[in-house]
Amino acid sequence: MPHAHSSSAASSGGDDLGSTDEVKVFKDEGDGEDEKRSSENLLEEKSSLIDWTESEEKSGEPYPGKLSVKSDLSPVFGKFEPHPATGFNMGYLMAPYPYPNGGAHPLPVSMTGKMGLPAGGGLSLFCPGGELGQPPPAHMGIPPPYQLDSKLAAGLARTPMYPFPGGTYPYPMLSPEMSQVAASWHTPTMYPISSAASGFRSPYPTSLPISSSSLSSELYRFSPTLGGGLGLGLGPALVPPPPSKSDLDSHHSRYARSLEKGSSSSSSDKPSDSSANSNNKEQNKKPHIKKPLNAFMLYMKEMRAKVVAECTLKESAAINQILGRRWHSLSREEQAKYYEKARQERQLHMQLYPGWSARDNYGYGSKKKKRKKDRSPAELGGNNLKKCRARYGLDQQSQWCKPCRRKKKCVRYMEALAAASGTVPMPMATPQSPCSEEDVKLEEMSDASSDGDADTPLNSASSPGALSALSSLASPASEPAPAPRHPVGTNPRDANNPLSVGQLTSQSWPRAAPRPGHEVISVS
DNA sequence: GTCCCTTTGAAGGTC
DNA sequence: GACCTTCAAAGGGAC
Repeated sequence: MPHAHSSSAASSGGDDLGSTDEVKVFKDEGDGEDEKRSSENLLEEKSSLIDWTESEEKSGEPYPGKLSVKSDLSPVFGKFEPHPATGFNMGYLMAPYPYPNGGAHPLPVSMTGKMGLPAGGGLSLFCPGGELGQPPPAHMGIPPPYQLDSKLAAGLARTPMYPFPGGTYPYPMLSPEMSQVAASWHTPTMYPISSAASGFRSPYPTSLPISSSSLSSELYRFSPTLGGGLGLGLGPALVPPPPSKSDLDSHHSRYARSLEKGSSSSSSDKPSDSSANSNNKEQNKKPHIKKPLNAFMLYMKEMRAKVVAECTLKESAAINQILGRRWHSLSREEQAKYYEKARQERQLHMQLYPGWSARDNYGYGSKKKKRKKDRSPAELGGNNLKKCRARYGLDQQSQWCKPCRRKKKCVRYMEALAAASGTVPMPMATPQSPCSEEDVKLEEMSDASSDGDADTPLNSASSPGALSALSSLASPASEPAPAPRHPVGTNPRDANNPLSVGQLTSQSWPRAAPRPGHEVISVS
């Protein structure tokens, strides 16, 4: 793999932002090539993802040397084009990050127009099998026997569940046409411009053709003007849709409303005039600059509508659970796209708000924060480690992994090792309508929340029943914990220990159910 | 009206 | 370094 980066990467000052980006889903790399690759170091994999991007940014050609298929230069960022045969691994066929302006500017162009994907295109194909019947990752080369059934097709063809004002998609394509649409919104930044009084310097570099008048609301992280002025597409998180109901309901939107009342732009640092709450005033003195979305958030934002459309579920909590499992079912490349988008968003965020820190937002939802703080340790995940140790009689050195929300070895991993040593067949998902299946499960879990085994590591979250129900979707309760996707000793992230127990991290632990085709774990 | 739920990831803080 | 905590989005549900 060409390493086009190096010291020059520092010029951006933010390339290392992606250093923590990792694709945390390991696929069943059963073919010979992937077996070879499995011996590679995780860091190499990780850096490769970054290299792709950095090379792209520098050369203007996405993933040079990595993907042979060149961008179609579609203005639609991240546009997926279904593979003619499989309709699934289209992710490889598209240059993930063609800059809509055709240039090589690295500023975020993420998530433009994914919502506008045609039915059957791209990510929608995760749906037929759903999280239970996930097709294998594209790179596995297994012809996915998935086709859009009529039900799904109907679901995809239906009117969007969450229509957007003006009939526009929430995420502007930033094609010329859509740029005009976006311009018609003239959406101010979601990160309100700060003033000197705010303690932040002007968030927009003077080089950016941003007029303060266009930045009147925090509802828009970044003004399309930014993208338009630079000829760039903007990420959906950076260019969110016009205010939705939830926007207006959320506490963030409360702030947004206060901004709208108080001013239209650069005076956003003013406290809300209408607010009688001094605390709010204090809070509003400093514009609330939202965190850049991480990869999963970007994915969620993009896929939520689809899941909602395909399922009868409406509760975001349930939807998020589905999305969480779908996220783990994404191929490495698919996830990489979102990690890259997130990296770009962080990069742009850092450029716009050099002084901003995630800490600045701590306590923004003060009540919520206090309430969480007031919770007993048992209610929080923080005590799960102790609970897990107690439950399984682990010594104090024992740690757990991702299912337990902690890293390193845990009882589940030990169980997985034991299972793997006996070449245990992995549970097969039933290829059926995942949504209807999950509807049942999710309904059950809401009823069974009190029956959930709160001490089970996997159930250590705040809704034990819910997690256990979903867990049962992934694998029957009687089944042992899912074995690592990499046979023992072949995990590419095992740098030292052949068994790699101590090396197992959240990155190497698959929470999602094994996909069909992953039936057997063989141990060498 | 407000908060919870639920997910993953990022980041800051604590020990 | 490991762990903990908070926040980011979303919207129905609970209070």
